[in-house]
Amino acid sequence: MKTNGKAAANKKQKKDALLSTAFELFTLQGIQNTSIADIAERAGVAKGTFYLYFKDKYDIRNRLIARKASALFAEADAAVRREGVTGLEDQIIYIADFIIDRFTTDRVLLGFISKNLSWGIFKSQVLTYSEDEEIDMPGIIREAFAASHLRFKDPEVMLFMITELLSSTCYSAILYEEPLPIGDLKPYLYGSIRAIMRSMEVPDEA
Amino acid sequence: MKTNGKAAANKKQKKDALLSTAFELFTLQGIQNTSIADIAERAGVAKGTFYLYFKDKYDIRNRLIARKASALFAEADAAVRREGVTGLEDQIIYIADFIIDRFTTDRVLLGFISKNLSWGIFKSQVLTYSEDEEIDMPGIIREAFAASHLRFKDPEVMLFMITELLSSTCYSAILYEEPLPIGDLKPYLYGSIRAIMRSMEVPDEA
Amino acid sequence: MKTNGKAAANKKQKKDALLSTAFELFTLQGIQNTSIADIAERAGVAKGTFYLYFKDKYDIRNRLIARKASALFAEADAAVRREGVTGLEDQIIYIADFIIDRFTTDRVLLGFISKNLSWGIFKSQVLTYSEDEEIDMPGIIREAFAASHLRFKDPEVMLFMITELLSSTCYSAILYEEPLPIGDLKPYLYGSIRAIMRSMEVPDEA
Amino acid sequence: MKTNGKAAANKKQKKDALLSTAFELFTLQGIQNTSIADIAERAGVAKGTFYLYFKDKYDIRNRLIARKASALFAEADAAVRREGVTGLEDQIIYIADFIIDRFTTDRVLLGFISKNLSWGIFKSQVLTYSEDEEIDMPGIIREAFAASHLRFKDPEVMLFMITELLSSTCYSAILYEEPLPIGDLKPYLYGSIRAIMRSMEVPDEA
DNA sequence: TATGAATGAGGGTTCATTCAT
DNA sequence: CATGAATGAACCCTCATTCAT
Repeated sequence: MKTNGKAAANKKQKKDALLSTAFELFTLQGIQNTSIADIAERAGVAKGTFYLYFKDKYDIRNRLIARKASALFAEADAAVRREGVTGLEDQIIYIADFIIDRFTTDRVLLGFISKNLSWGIFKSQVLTYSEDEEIDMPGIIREAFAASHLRFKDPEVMLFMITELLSSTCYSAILYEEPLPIGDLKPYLYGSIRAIMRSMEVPDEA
Repeated sequence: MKTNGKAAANKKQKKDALLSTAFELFTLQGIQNTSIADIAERAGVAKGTFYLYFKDKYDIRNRLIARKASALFAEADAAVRREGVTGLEDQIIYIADFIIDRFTTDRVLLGFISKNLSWGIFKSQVLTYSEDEEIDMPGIIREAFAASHLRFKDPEVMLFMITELLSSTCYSAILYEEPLPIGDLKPYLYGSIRAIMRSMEVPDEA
Repeated sequence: MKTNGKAAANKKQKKDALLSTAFELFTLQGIQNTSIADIAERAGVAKGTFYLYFKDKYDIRNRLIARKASALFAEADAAVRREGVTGLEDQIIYIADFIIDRFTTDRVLLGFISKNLSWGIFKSQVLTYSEDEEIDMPGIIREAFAASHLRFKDPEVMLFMITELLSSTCYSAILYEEPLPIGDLKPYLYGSIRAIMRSMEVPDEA
Repeated sequence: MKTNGKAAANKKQKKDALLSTAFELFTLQGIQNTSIADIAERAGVAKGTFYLYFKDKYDIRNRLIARKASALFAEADAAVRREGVTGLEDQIIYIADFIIDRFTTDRVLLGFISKNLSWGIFKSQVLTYSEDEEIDMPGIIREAFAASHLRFKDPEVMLFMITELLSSTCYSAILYEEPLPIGDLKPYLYGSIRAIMRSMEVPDEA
């Protein structure tokens, strides 16, 4: 072992402090208006220390997005299981609804990750950022699709389109109530999601 | 006379020079990396002159987005008429295809406006920015819907969802070929668009 | 006549507009934070026009100080006459009190002229600035001293000292209540003024 | 150890360099005409370094005034002791004379602190600025008054008035010889100071 | 590993002044 | 006389990054 347990724990603690402080400041005052000095000071470490853990401000932002997006999906997934929702279509709607509700109550999270939701989940780069994450998003998805009797032409593409539709419309609806408040938009949105799924469904070969 | 013709023309010329230079630099090197000094210098005016016409960098960016988005839609609309495309669904698909093709060949435009496409077209603020624009987007849309025998639950919401789906998916597909190259994504995307439309269609009352 | 009446009146009007606007802005937001553009715009004239009447911001400020200081003294003098205050010492105390009361209710005036009170009244440069003023301060003072049976070693110096003492102490007392609120300072101040006068009094030779 | 000795000494040196350079430039060319860039460059540090030690130009000015005013008084006080001047009235006149003489030979100092002399000595804010100063002005004054058999109604107010009278009159007399050259003004001024003191004296209760 | 003083390029913005109209 | 668009020098201040300790 290269580093003993104590030192490693200390390192992890510093890194976590920087990450959570960065998230706090990014959402509180915007990324542009947050300096590395701000983050370091509030995290209780020296400015130079920041560079021991992250390349720059955008490095830490990307890691945060990946982290938060994964966590959000994991929560939604857990809720689906807990509630015993069955049927792939209903499961997906349930997840969408879960995410929208979370965004509605946590606009700070909405502003931070919604525009990068699918990136945070599907994009391959994410892997680079999630060495320390334990959530296997693609695996979970694959499982869910396998468990269903429904078959789709290209499940990943379908999910990508749904995710993009969900995140970009709810951003505008929640924050600006444009073109409708989120409550009014939901039926149309869920209708559209179901429509997309059905348009990509293929008969079960079994 | 408060402003004679010569001076007014001169002003318009300066403003246009600033706008087109800004677009050039924003797309060439990014907004963050473009300074007002850059814009002014390259436009051949003094730095202070910039502030006679625009509040700041984001003011000029917003005006540019509104301008470019309007122009793109106007072009697409003209093409629909020129080609004599009939049927609202086909018209919308045609416009989507037109826009995607344009984005595919002009990635610089894609990077600049795709994330703000629906904003550039629907949002009310736009009006503030388009004193000098002559395109009446909402009017054109209303007309097209009136001319069709199809009726929709909430046409504006439907268009908003389609626009968001289109712009956010094609950004990823064109620039990163994720989750598929744009050519492969198209059939799914158009299928989804048609599905959304049909899900929001209501029987013609006539 | 070089200028006809109408044009001359127009000029005077513009100049007055600039003067009063400048005073308003100087006192409202400070001289440093007031630009010539501000003054011109709010006065309803073009920026270039400012330079037809004044050399720069400090030119207009000096003219204003002279104007306001003269006017204040003239008012105090008129009040002395109206009230029929007799006796030079009492007259001077009355004037001091009048000025302090004015400063107390009009802190904006205090901030603007108190530090330049004696300059505004005695300094020779003033003459340059008061072509258009009609108040002959030195003349009024000379008269008052002649009318009194008291004689002083050097009346002008005495007045200068009193004016400086008055203006510099009341600035601090009124604005910051340091070292005492103006109400509490008054007895000491008037006592000191009387003490100074008596220390410079010489027996009447008559 | 958070800061080792070497680094601390280096810091103090930089701060002092900035302070003395600022004083030099402020007096040489005026505060308005001195930019922070000027100060930093001439002090041999980078522009950004200025902001490590001072908030802005007015921060450094205030600290300088407090510093210089304190030092001047301390010198005058030392001279009083050295010369063995006795009697509170004579001591104060001696200090006044010392200060005037210093101002006469050092007009640069006059221009810089005279208008803020009492502020520099009495105002409570000063304390904020003088963490690194060792002169306890209020303490020295209290002692001197206690040592005297004279008693005054309100010693601090008296000193405040004397200081204001002294500084505002000598500014005009030294720089512009208005209304009299300082040499000719002195007798009147000292006479006035003594008059003020006597007017505020109360019989010793002992 | 950790620090934090020092850097200095570079950004946005203001504004007195000019001058062609 | 009057205008106001244009100028461009100058300013303040921030901040990512380095490096000696």
